[in-house]
Amino acid sequence: MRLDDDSRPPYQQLADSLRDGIGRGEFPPGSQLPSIAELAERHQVAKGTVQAALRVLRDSGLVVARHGKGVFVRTDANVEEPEVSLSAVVRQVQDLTEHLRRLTERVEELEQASRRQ
Amino acid sequence: MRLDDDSRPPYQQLADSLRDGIGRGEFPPGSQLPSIAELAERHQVAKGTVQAALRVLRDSGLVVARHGKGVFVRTDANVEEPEVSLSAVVRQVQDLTEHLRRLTERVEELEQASRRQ
DNA sequence: GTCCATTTGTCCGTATGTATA
DNA sequence: GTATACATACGGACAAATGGA
Repeated sequence: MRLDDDSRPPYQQLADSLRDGIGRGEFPPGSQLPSIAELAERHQVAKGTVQAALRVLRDSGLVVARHGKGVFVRTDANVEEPEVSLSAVVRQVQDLTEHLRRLTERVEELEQASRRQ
Repeated sequence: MRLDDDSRPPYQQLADSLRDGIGRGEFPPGSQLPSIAELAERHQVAKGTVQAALRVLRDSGLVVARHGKGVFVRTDANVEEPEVSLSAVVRQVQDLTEHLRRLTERVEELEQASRRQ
């Protein structure tokens, strides 16, 4: 797996990676994910980062964590449609719009600097 | 305020305390909460613990955090779901996609110009 | 029942990144 | 440029739940 996109925080990249793994059947419904320590070691991140990634998946109902046992893929997990509310999508679109606006400004600055040379 | 119940983790106790404060009007809608550093100092906990407490309130939609500004109690206007149609969101996504495509072309041009030097 | 290894949960202190003013 | 504030990450520590020896 890659965690060097740099476009997004490591914990989100890890969450995506795990979600993909679940979607591809690498971690079938009901199965146990590698332990947090194991995931941290594998991906070369701190345990807290793994926890943050797992929280994303928990919030979307993809996995459940059982104290003292492990983290398990929910049997009714639905990777395709992670039950998102319209308002949640709206928020994401707003965030994307804002990010894109800032990125555009940065590109404009680069273009001006480029022209001055 | 007390954080020594010991029956529940400090971050949950702090979340309860803040929720009560909001409910009692100590932090009215639209007002800004004390900064994370301030709350940590006040309640003698680490900033991470304050973050965890605030995340609870964010997840329940009670507050919103604005990067570089602060954490604010949501107003009813904030809480109420904006009436957005799915088609409107789809249109926004199409706009974003087109914007992103153009921006990508500009970055590619910048990259080529950069290599020519 | 006790001990112990494993695993998640939480907390701390610090550091760095990024947004805002 | 400086200051403030939130966001994220790291590493270490201990608590709590689980299950097997």
